[in-house]
Formats: sequence, C-alpha cells, structure tokens
Amino acid sequence: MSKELAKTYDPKGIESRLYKKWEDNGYFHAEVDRSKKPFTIVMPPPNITGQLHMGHALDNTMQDILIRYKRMQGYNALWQPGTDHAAIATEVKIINALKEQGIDKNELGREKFLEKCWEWKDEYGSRIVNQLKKLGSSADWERERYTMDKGCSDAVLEVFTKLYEKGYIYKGSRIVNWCPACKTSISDAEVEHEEQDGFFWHINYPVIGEEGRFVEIATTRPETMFGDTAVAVNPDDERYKNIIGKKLLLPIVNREIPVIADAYVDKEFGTGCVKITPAHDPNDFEVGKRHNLEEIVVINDDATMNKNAGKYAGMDRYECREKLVADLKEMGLLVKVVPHSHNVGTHDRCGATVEPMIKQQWFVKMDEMIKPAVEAVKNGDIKLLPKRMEKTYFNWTDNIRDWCISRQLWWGHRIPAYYCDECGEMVVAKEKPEKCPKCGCTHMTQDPDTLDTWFSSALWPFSTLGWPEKTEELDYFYPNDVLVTGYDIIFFWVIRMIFSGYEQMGKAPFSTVLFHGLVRDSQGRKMSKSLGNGIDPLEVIDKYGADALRLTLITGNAPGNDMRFYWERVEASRNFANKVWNASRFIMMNLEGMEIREPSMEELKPADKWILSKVNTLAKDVTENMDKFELGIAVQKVYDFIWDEFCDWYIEIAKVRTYKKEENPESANAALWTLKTVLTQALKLLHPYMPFITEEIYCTLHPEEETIMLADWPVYQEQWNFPAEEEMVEHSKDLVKGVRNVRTEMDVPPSKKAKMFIVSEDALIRETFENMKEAYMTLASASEAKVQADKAGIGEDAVSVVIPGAVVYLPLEDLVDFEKEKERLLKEKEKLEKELARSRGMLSNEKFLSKAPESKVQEEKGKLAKYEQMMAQVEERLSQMK
RNA sequence: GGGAUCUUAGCUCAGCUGGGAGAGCAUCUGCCUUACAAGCAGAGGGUCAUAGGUUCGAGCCCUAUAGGUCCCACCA
Repeated sequence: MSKELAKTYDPKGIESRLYKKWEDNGYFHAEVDRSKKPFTIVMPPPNITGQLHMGHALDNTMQDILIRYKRMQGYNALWQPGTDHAAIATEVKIINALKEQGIDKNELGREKFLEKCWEWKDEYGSRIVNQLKKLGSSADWERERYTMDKGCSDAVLEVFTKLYEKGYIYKGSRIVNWCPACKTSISDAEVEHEEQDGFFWHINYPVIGEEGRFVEIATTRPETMFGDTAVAVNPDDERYKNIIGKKLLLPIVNREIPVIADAYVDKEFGTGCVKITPAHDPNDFEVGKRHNLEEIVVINDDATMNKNAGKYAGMDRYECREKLVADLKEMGLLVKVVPHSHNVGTHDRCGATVEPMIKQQWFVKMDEMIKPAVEAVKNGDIKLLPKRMEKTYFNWTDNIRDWCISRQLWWGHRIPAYYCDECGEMVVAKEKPEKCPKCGCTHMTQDPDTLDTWFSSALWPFSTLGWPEKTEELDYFYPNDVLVTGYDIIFFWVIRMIFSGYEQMGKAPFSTVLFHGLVRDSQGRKMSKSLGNGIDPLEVIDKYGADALRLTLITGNAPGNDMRFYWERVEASRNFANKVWNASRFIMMNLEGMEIREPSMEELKPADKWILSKVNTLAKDVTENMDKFELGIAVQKVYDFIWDEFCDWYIEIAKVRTYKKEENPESANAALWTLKTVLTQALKLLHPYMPFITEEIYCTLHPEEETIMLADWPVYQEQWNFPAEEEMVEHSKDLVKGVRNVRTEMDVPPSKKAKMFIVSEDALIRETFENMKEAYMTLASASEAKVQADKAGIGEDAVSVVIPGAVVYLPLEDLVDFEKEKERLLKEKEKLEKELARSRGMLSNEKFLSKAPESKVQEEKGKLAKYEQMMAQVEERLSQMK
C-alpha cells in the first residue's frame, strides 16, 4: 500500500526529515571492514567560522555524488569531514569583532585572546557543518575532525620536529613578504600581484668629489632610499664603466654609498642605474649578499618610517614618499617623474600592499621534499583532472622556493621551539623542556610565532585518520582515493598534501585530484562580500530545494571550468524534480491496489523491452561517465532519459494499456511492472545527484525497503538487451512524430482523430507496425490504423507522411490544404537532396572507400539506401499532386 | 615576460578518442489530452572568432591572427 504523494514536489517538507533518518540510521558511517573495498574522500575542511558559500556547495556536492555512487556500488565509502582553524582568516575576523566591542587584541593579551578564539569556535563551529548537512552531504560526521584538535595538533608537532631534525625545517633571517596590516609574514602563495598605476621617479645622486656630476637612478619607491647602501649598474654598460667604484652621496641622508657592478641590472630598463636597498627588496637583498652590503631597515612593522628616515620618521610610507619627493624637487635633485604601471604585491586576505622585510622566520626546505611530488604526477601515480592542471602544478614545483611557515599570529599551532631565558639556547621539541640542555636554566620560553594554517591542512589526509598513531583506519582508508577541490588552492593545499603524504607516509595521499572551477555571478564576476553579489546556497535550498541546487551546480559545465549562477537554471532543475515527482506519482497511482508480478519475456510488449533496453544502456553509460568523473555528462544522460524517453514516450505508451487493465490484464501487468522497474532503476541512477527526492519516492514505491542509499547500483545485464525492439519503437516514434508534424501544419485539432494508412512494401516493416499499433495510435491521434502493402482504398485527398521504410496516409478530407501539403513535401525533398548529395559524394569518393573503416562505409551505404527510398516516395507523392 | 583557457542558436553553456551541429532559458504557434501549465505538441534560429594547414573527412588535430578571462613571474 503506497502512501499518497503531494501534487507538486515540496522539498521543504521532506529534506530535513530524510536527512535525520539517514544520520540516525548511521548510513553515513564507515567502519574498517576488511571484507569490503574502501573508498575514501577527505573533505577540504571549511573554515570553522565560515559560512557556506557556492564554492562549498559545488565542492561538497561533487564529493557527495562520488561517495553516494561508490557506496551504492558496495564500497566501504568513507567521506571524512572536518573543519579548519584557518589561522589568519579567523584571527582577522575576531580582531575586527573585538574592535567593534572596543577591545584591542594586544591589550587583551595572548591568553585572553585565545580564549575568545575558542569561544568563537564553540559558537560558530557547528554552523557550517549544519549548513553542509542541508545540502545533503553524506559525510561520516561521527568522525568529524578539526585541525586544532588533539590528534591533528599531535600530527603537527610530529611533522615539525621530524622535519627539523632532518634539517628540512630551519630558522633564518630572510627577506619575507610582510603584511603591515596583519603584522605578520606571509608565504609567497599568499601574495597576490596586482597591476597598479604608479610613477618612476628619476633622482640624481651626486658623485662625491666630482662637483656637478650625478648618477640618475629611477625608482618606483623613493621612500626606501634611506635604506640604500649602493647603486648598481651593469658591468657591461659602457655608459657607466668609468663610475664603478666611485662613491655617491645619498641625498638628504648624506651617507656615502658605492657604485657597484652587478649583472642583475638591465641596461635597457630605466636609467640603467639601480638604487640598492637590501632590507626592502628581494632582488636588492640578493645583490646585497653578493656585495656584502649593509642591510638598513627603514620601515617599521606597521609600514611607518623608522628613525633611519630622519625627519620622516613616524610617517606612513606613502606620506613619507610624498614629502620626500617634494623635498628632492626643491633640492633640484628630482630629474623627472614618469608614469609607470607596475605590479604590486598585496596580501590576499586583507589587500594591504606587502612590504618586503628582513625577518627571522621559520622555513621549510623544499628542494628535496618536492621531488616525489613531481615524480608522482609525472608518472601518473597521481592524476590531476582536468589534465591541464598538471601544467599549473609543474609551473609551481619547477620554481619552488622555501616555504615560510611562521606567522606572527596567535591563533594557530604554536611553533614548538623553546629558548633559554639565560643563554638563548634553542630547543625544538614536542613538549616544553624542563631545563636548558646547555646551561641548565629552568626558564624556557616558547617561540611566540604560530604556523601557517596550511601546515596543518597539508597533513589532513592522514592526520584525520589518526596519524601519528598507527590506527586501523589509517591502515585501511589511507591512501584516499579522490580529492575534490577548486583549482585556486592547488598551490596552497594540493601540492603540500602531496609532498607531505610522500614524506610522512611514504605514499601518495590520493590517486586522483578532481578540480572544479569557481561559481560566479550571472555577469561572470567572482562572488564576493565587498561586491555584495554572493548568492547564499541556503537561500537557494530554501526556495527550490537542495536537489535543485545540486543539479544546477553539476550540469552544463566541464571539469575545472568556472560557471555562472542563474536563478533560471535552478528553476529548470526544480522543474525536473517536479517532473520526476509527478511521473512517480502517476505510476504509483496506477499501482495502487494492484498485485504486480514479474511478466515472462513473452508477456513483455516491444515498448516494454525498448525502455528496459534503454535504461540498461543508460546504466552502463552513466557508470562509465562517473568512473571517468564526468559527472555533468552522466546526470545529463539520466535527465534526458527520464524526461525525453521515459516520460514523453514510455509512460504515454503504457498509459493506454494501464487504462484498459480489465480488458487485457497481462498487458497491463507487463506495463505496470515495467513502469515500476524502470522508474526504480532511474531513481537509483539519479540518487547520487538528487538524494532527497529519490529517497522519498523510492521508499514510497518500495515500502519494504529502508533506503535507496544502500540499494545496489544498476549494472548492465544482457537479458535486458533488446536491439530489435529498440528499432521497432524507433520506427513508431518516427511515425508519431511525422503524423504530429503534419497535423500541426494542417491545423488539425488534437481532438479530431483520423484514420491512418501505413503503406510499406517491406513485409517486416508491415509486421512491426501491425504489432505496434497500441503504442502509436493514441500518440498519433489515430482512430484506426491500417497497415498494407499498397495504396488500395486510399483516396487522392489524403495527406502523406514519408518515414523511413513506409509512407503514412491520413485522409483528412476537407481539412487538407494541398498548397501547404505541396510546400511541405518540397521542403522535405530539398532536405533529402542535400543528404543524398552528401552521402553519394562520400560513397563515390575512392579515397573514402579505401581509407575509411569498413563499418563507416557500410553505415553510409545504409543511410543512402534509406534516403533514396524516402526520396522516391516523396517524388511519387509530388507527381500525384500535379 | 611565461603559461593556461575561452571565442558554438538571442542568452548561458555541453559537445568523450576527428565521421550527418546539441541542451536549458528566451522567441513564435497550438493545446487545461484524467502525472505534471514547474506541463504537452510543433516551429524558427548557428559559413562552430578569423586565415591557412593536415586528412577521404575538422567544432574537434597543427600554425598564425584578433578579442576575452585567469594563473605565474624579482625588471628597479
């Protein structure tokens, strides 16, 4: 006894109930089970204080589809979820929130601040998880992890100390990217370069001892001149050969600096003379090292000038620039100002212009560790999809530089290095040493810095499974199978997981990385808070349901490509859900109170066999596509099948028989059984994409079943392969389409049923149409159908429809407009002529015959025969009309 | 400067290893046909950016050009 289904699909009343059922029944949970093959996906951890956005929605929908698919296939499917502390993103957010309350981070102090952070985590930590649940994510929430939980923190300590001992982590004074707004160093990956309009200031530096002689330098950042310790020229530059080794007087500062020769200088660019500021420019830093130049820091951590800037001390760097340039101009040393656009590094989190600074920082040595990561992608152990992402990957690995991992932040994993208060000895250890190993002093102070947030997420594929402990889970579920993520974090995360996996586990963290693009707004812009153009996935779910959102995100875009979000597309997805809903409702109405038994092969009508054959092929195709991660193509095929084949044709054909169940109970039974069977198959294939609606229908259709989630994934079966019946139905479809077409052109109302004569010289075709009457008569609005070998009994006033292998005559009498009819036939003839020309051309081409594969030649011959026959019929018909 | 990618119907995009141009939305025409008007039936609309090349055959492969997008990069 099936339940009543509502008239239109209402996702709201269904989704939360079903999700709760799934979760309560533990369907998402995976336990180590050696009798089953594992399939593992680790969820890219969203920021603990974040809110679900379209990127998350897309990312998690893709993962959920894969995990549900594999689960149905019988894999022990683990989707390992968790959240990220997202060091800097969270800290910035909390600082701002505190600021609104009038609280300053530094006044609050480190401990109190961290308390606030944990409060935030407790308050917002579950929000994003709940939002992911709304999407239908079937992650194993019992295993939810957090990058700063005990286990993950242990993993961080383990890796840090191991790499330190190995010499792969070191502390050094280097020029780093400094964010003056966040007051922390950041890694190269966190710097975004943006083109800005600026100026080239040409400044004269006087040559000492040669009155009136100057060296003209060009700079985009005059305020750094306080830190100049040389001017460099190219050693091969004839213009400046005689000045190398001379001393210059640095204006305003009045300090002597040498002119040096270094090949780094480009003769063609600027004036060919470069001021060298080792403390505030990465290139100058290198030059400085080569020439043993002093490094004079002139800018403070907050981007104001320090005491080395003399009277400009305390000014902001840009204010100083302005004043300085004015002063130089007054002194007559400013030669000219040339507009010049150049790239400026900005911090990807806050947008502040990054200041290169010399700082003591912690680094990870990359040259050795990156090797297996490069090799793995080269030899195919790790596949990147789409393949073009490999280029991006190698571009980074080929130019890799050491990774600056220390951050001057409080929120995160604190660096496990301890310094003796007495002698300054440094100890790197998982736990604070009781006393200094050098002097025995018992006062050890921990390094104040914390680690880059990606340091812990790099370990995510194994830290979540219990590493560094040797757990069963780790042994069973590692390596993961697929990683799904956006191409925008390939450098931040993907590469770092790969080399960490090889370094710590000796194995790749996963075998495939599936990249997706960005979800943009309808104008193609990035969705962002500042633009206010973001679409909240929860709003979409609320209005149209999670299934509609999921379908929208998956269809119509190729892997790795960005997509645009349109409400119209969600609407279309919702419409499809409604279509599925109503088709199911109709089938269940017909099944109401019926005892259905499986029909024998003989009882199945051609149409039944046709749709079984179709759904059978569909299962094969969809499986193939999904195995190739072509999710969009796979679901498109299910969509087309359900709507275009099942609903538009099969249900319409079956209707006729189910309405007449008293007359022919066997036929009705076969139709009902087929309806139920095919719908069941289709629901299963659709389930990974639209989990809620498929579950609701499946459970109503099969009250004896608990869930579709654990149902068997459809597999191709030879007994459902019916090529002959497929062809028969295709013939009938041609007939129906042809008749409908003519009737519309002749303005025959659907209510007007007409007699129909089907004429074919081919006995086999006649037999087909004889057998298929039930299938096409109603659809073609026929009152009666006669199949015959010649035109006996057909009047001259009949309209004809030429279809492959036959001509259909409709005696429409007074309704026939012969002018229209003629026009239509002429159009038909024109089409056929084109096809014939193409086909004949190919078949008379010697080269085609000799070079093309035999199957293609045969195929073409078949087509030609078909066209020729149809042409003959069209011509015959035309000649009669004259 | 290097690289990637895109240019297909009015709009947004599919098109797998080369073999008769597709979808959704929009437009036009008919239909309340007892699952669905969030629907049904029909129609119109594309020299697949341009120019060459390879091939029996190119939206698909190669080269160049134009335009768009993105990533990387230490030219001050």
